[in-house]
Amino acid sequence: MRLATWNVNSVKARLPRLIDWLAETEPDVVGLQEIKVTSAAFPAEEVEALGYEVAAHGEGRWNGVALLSRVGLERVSLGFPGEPGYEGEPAEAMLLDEPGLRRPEARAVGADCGGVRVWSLYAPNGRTPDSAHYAYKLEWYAALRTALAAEVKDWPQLVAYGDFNVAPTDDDVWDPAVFVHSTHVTPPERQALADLRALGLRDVVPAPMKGPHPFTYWDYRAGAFPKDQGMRIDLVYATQAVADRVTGAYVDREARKGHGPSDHAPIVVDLS
DNA sequence: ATGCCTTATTTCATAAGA
Repeated sequence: MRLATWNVNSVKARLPRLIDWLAETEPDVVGLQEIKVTSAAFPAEEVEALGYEVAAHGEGRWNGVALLSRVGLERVSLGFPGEPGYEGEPAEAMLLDEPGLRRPEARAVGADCGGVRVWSLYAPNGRTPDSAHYAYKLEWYAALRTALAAEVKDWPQLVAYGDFNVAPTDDDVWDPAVFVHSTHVTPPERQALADLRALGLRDVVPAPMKGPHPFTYWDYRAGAFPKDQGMRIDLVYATQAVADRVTGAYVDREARKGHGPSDHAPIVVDLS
């Protein structure tokens, strides 16, 4: 069974590339992040034509996740129990219809696919360490940990993958000095990942196609990709039972090349 | 060449991304 995860940075803008990539790569289960469309506007027909069932959890302009599966798609969960919402910085909260409302965003979708419980996740960015968004990021991780603690008890075969928006170690950013005082590398964020691993989840580190680092994200600006100035922030966390089945895993940097790529590359994981 | 930002939207400017 072949699993994949990919932050596509708009499924509408990426649809031709996504369709080509699915046909070439032939994954059985795909987690998508940042689809940036409502659930209803997801291009399901185009994906279904390739033999996939679709579970889309989108809200429009921002965020949004989906699962594609050609090995079954059952017990779909849109979001997870206790998932917090975001009420914004004070200036943003003033613009809400109902100030104080913390509506969950579309950042998690789970389903049973071919005997594996799969979660496609898109963690909040955090913006800056002193922002309300950063506090929200940590709250979201705490709630995710509680939800996954319950899930792994019911599903020994579980994969939680996607855009975690945290680089686990300094080796996972191209230059640690550049990220001082930035999100994605702070001790509390890294502790949030460690708390997930403490549930028994293993970090399935993919092989890079080129160079020493399995980066999965490169900024669009300043030629970051050809200079390999990247980050490993897309992660595959798997229970031991799934990790024991891994026969290979790689970052598909080919998908980051050429005209109109996402700023993230897909990760592909093969299971026996 | 892998090549110097991209996306969606209350659009020609802005906010967000990481």
